[in-house]
Amino acid sequence: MSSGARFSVVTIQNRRERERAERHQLIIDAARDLAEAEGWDAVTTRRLAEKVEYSQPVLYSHFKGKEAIVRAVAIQGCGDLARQLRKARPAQGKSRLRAAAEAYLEFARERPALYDAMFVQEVDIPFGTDDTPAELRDAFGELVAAVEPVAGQRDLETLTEVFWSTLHGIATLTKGKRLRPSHHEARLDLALRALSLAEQEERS
Amino acid sequence: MSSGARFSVVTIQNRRERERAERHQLIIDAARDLAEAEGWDAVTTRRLAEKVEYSQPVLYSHFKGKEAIVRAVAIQGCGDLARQLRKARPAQGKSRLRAAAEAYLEFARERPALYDAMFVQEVDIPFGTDDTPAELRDAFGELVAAVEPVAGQRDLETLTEVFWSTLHGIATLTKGKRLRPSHHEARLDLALRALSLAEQEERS
DNA sequence: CGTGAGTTTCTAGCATTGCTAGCGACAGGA
DNA sequence: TCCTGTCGCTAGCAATGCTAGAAACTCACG
Repeated sequence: MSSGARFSVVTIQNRRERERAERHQLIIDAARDLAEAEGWDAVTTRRLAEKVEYSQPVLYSHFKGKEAIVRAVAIQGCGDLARQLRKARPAQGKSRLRAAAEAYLEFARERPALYDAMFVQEVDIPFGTDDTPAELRDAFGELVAAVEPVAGQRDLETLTEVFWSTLHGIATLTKGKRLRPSHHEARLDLALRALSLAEQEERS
Repeated sequence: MSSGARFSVVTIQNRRERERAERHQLIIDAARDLAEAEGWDAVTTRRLAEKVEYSQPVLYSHFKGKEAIVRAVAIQGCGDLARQLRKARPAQGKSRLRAAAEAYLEFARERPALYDAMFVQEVDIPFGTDDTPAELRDAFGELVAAVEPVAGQRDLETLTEVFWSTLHGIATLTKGKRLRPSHHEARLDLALRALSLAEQEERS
């Protein structure tokens, strides 16, 4: 019976860990939803606790602090972005670079709070190191794949960083109302042509 | 005598207005200095009041709220940026585009808190409208002047927005440790060549 | 069927934040 | 010399992130 008891203990622990993991995800989802609905200023520990129907200290048993919650949201957001970019791959008609650019900017426009957590707020996520979360690597990998056809002789990863920087600049300056909304298409055209044409030049 | 008295009143009011304006600027300078020294999180109304040697409510007699102070810092920061860009104009050797890009990125790197207030935080400054502060127009004008030699057939203002977006993206992603620091030069080379070469292509 | 140990969750509170009401002091005109 | 209006300060409010310590619950054991 001792083995039976031990087994039952283990299984109970499993259940607890599972419930704990579910609650962990519940907190992340609630934080993201609240941020997307009312902005990150509305994401206070009190409102978040109320939304998940637990008291504040429970949040701190899962995350070191509020910033850790934002970080978790950001990392999962990178997974979302990677998926959205991958879905935009098989765009017939337009170039792969353009498809990726449009998908990226649509993500930034449609989910501004999430984008903010991912790339604007100072969340201190390891980016270049070995323990960079897989979600981030996936998202960047999608950008690399989109740039690859136009890279030519140029260093692929560096060119992708330039591509990403341009997209990020357009996304954030647009959100801050610092660019003329009416010229969105024209800007994207110019940016994409610049990045692509340079390659043709280099080949000749 | 009545005219003398009136004159004296006017002059006293002038002095008061002058002192008030000086204190106004004192607050802005203190906020900027504190932010540059310890980051915007350290800029609390209490610390700021202590630094200017007045009580908190004085701040609110000059500005509607903390956000208005940040906005004032940001606008004056645009003046600083415009001056720095203008100073970088007569760069012999390198192209004007490169000189502007390097000056811009140096500004963002050397004065990160100021740059944050100007272009990252949501400060709600009117950008495209008629009452856009002159400092902003000046700064953008400097970028336009730097882009002009390579614009070719392309729309100058739109191309400048793309140029700015790329610089802004590089600046913010670099600050957030999201780009490989070792490849800074290479990124800038690629970006500038892309923006310039496209023009040659178009001319041919 | 209790009972006690161990874990989990909550109540209550701290220090700090942006902001403001309302009092007191002071200068200038009569 | 008093009166008036401006000016700046003290003191306090509500909200924030976070935490200590009490309370409640779970579950193996007698």
